[in-house]
Amino acid sequence: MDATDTLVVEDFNLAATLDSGQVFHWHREDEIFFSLVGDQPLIVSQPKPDTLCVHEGGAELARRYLALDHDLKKIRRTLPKGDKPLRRALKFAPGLRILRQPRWECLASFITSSLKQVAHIRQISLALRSRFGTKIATIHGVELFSYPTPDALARAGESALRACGLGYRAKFLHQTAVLIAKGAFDLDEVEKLNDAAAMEKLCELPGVGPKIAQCSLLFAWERLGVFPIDVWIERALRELYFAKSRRQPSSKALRDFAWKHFGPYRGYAQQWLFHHARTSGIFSRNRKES
DNA sequence: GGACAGGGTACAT
DNA sequence: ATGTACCCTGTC
Repeated sequence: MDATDTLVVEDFNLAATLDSGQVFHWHREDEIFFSLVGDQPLIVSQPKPDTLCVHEGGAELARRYLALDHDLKKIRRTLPKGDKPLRRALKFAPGLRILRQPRWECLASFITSSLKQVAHIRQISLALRSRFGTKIATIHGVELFSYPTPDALARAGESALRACGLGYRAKFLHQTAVLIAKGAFDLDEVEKLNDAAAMEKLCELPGVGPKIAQCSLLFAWERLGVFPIDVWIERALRELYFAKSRRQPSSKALRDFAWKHFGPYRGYAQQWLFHHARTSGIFSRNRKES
């Protein structure tokens, strides 16, 4: 085990960041969070708001993965001034950051996420890892497996993926894995494209539509200007910004609104709004588990 | 128990 | 542009 690194942090909330639906494979034991970043074990805790302890994995890995270099002060200054709902969401979890995840595992996880609850996405993700990934470490009694490579999922076959509870998503994940494994689609090419072109490119993959493409771009390609719209955000936007409208805006109108209203770091705005909507219970009709 | 909905996408009008 | 099927699981 490495010596513990202690970092001074500002505007950072480890628990909120790892529990904001960006990522699905972290484990928690009391105040300690642990998992893999790619195939690197990372163990972290935040005993005080301004202190991040990196128990294993090293400061550099933690800094990069947890995006501690994102300048949240600067980002906040670009947000719309008189936006009360956003202000409230920000106050709820000001230290929620957008991670820099490994690309394939982020994309693949979101392919398995359609019409699923977060708990189930997690279950699927962990099943895929333990069946088709590589065992890297055991931490606090939990075996940690890397996310299976495209090649491993391609070789596993659709029915084996189905057995992990993927349902109709098994075909999508398998087909996408095959395309990448045989070199017919290069995830690295996406890096060279602008946001709109990158999204179109990702949408060529089976099981990848606008929402999943944008989540991947936001959480793994560091495209902080994309604004994924899912059922939660759509509901939140309608209730928070258009409740008094005589006629509800179309989905396209909502997209245009988000694009113009939230500015260049709209991805951060989206994540704060999403986290608040999902965890605070502000929408009464969304029953929250007790 | 059966209905229902859950971080959508693909495919057909 | 809008409607519908898709697989599976937890919940009421």
